[in-house]
Amino acid sequence: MNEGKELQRLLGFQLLMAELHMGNHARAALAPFGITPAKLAALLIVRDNPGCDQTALGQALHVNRSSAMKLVNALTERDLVERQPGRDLRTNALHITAGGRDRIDEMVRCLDEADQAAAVALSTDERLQLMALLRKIRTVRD
Amino acid sequence: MNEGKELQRLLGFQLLMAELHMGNHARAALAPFGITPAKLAALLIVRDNPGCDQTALGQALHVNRSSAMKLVNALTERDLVERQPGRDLRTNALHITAGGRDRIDEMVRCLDEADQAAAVALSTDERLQLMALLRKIRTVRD
DNA sequence: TATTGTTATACTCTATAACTATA
DNA sequence: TATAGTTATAGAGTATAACAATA
Repeated sequence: MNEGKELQRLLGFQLLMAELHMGNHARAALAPFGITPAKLAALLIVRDNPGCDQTALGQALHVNRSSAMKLVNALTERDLVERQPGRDLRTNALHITAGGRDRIDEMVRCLDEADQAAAVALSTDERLQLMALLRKIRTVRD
Repeated sequence: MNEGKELQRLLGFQLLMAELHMGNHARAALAPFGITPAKLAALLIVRDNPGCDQTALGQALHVNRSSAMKLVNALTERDLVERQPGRDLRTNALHITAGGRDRIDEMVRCLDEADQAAAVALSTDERLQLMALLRKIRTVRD
């Protein structure tokens, strides 16, 4: 099958295909933990921003309040995150649980392995270059 | 909000975020045509591989037969693609329609514009470098 | 009035499994 | 037996709109 020169030329398409490739590896690596890459990303953000609220978490992940709530529900059901009283009575302060702390390092280690394996075609330099370029794309405001 | 050093370091996460950014631009640009980036990709593949069947289309897009059929249904409903008799009685030969040919160029032009606009932070060189690295990731077999 | 969390609902995308007709 | 298409169904993931409590 011929991908066609238009698709070859479109950055968005190449990005989508690469994301699919990496995402499949990542999902497979995290499946034994009953968690997805997006949920682990949410857990890491909660750990690194203790006391943050659901709306802020959603903004960091580019999903809305309602979707953020479902992510938090999934993480609390697995005893990885807790909702504690927030800065006012409307707001939840999100915190990683002790159990979450116990398990997060191995999850990250597995994800890291999958990440490296999926991009094994790249040298260390190329990998760093690619990360820098991907970050640079997002410097433009939406 | 602090993304945290683990997320910063994971290629898969940076890829996901960049894909989201580009994808949002692309979806907005194609919305007036009633089509999504994935469907336009399918249409381009059909155009560039006339007579291909649904299973092959699915493989090119990394979705299964059933999902490929739904893509083809959507494209035929919009009179962009036709199912013609294939190499045997089980198989469809997919072809772009005359109407599809009439409309595809403007769709690609709009997608192209959105693609460029979303990655405006990159120089021409950086863009080419990024595309080469993204393609290289996928050279490893799954 | 605006914001936070929540609920209900719906839509898109995708996968699995089973069916049919062909090979 | 294997393959191509199809159908029915289910599961993620996300969005919108409306509501209650609070600011």
